[in-house]
Amino acid sequence: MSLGTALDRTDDAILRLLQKDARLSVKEIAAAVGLAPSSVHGRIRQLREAGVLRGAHAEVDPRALGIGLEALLMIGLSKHERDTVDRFLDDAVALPEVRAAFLVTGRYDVIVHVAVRDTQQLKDLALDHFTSRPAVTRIETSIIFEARRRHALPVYRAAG
Amino acid sequence: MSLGTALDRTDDAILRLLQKDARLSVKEIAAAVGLAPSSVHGRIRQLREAGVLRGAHAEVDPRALGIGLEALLMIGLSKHERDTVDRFLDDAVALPEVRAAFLVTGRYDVIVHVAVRDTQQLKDLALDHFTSRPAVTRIETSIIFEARRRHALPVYRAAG
DNA sequence: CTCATCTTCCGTAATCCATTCGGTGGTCAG
DNA sequence: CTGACCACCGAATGGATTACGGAAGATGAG
Repeated sequence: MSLGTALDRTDDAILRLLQKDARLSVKEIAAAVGLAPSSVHGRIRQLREAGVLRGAHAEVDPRALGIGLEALLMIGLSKHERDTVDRFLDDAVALPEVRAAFLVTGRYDVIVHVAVRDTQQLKDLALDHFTSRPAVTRIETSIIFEARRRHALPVYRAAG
Repeated sequence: MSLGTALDRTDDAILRLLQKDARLSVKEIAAAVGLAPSSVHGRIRQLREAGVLRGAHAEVDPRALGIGLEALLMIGLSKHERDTVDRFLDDAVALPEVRAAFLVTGRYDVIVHVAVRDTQQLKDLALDHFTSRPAVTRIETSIIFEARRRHALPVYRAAG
């Protein structure tokens, strides 16, 4: 199940740096971790081939795109069969307004993070694409006042 | 309030491409949007200076880091004063296990997305850093079975 | 209509970087 | 000791990023 090669501390450091800023040059990373650029390049290539490094995504200011409101839709489903749930998640994430969709345990079944222009669009989105679905039993809407993120994941080393 | 320069369709396209893959070369983007590389470079530089493009972050496979479990902690607070809330969010996002923290309306006040090794660590994290806080009135834990993301934000153009 | 001005784009050239390759030292098994 | 293996390094090169000067089109005043 696990990947072929275990990560050492240098790999961890490289991953940490690239999660903070994917535009760092190999040279800069090399200086930070104390290796030659060619060595760092080899490690990054291996991490990519092993599927550990999956890509990079630019971060854009939501307000510059006209996004004035983000919200979490907390949704209960009537049917919990795999097909129903998978289909629901597929359809949700296909909507451009949807940033993320989580299948979860607890009081709700699915939590959907959406980014819209204003409350009007939020209402339309909820009514047209979620409330109207037969599988949906209820929705609670939580408007996001503030969001803070950490881009670097924690590292739990395999061998302790 | 708004930024000095409005975005046109070419800017939208550039931002969309970079959100999908921040490692795209200027040359590739230029070919995709039908401009010369130097022109695309100028636009990207302007977008960066205007604060629209905020940076880029590498995506890493959580399982490669030993992350076996992610969860959403849905938290109610007793006090809703600015200082209490800000402090709570600051402290939450300072924990390495925390990926994101949202201040929201609705049944809960704060929703925290965490990434841990296993249920044991989730229990310790919840009890040591959340349940034990005086401002916290209750916590509901939702384990994430599946997460789907869309890395490109929608664009709502200012002029319609 | 005409001129001035501003904006956007392009082509070119210089610089910088990513990437590859051959070589070296260190480690471990036999 | 000897050989294989592994990670790293340093140099070379191919390609990209980046800066610069000029051309083309849009806009507005006279």
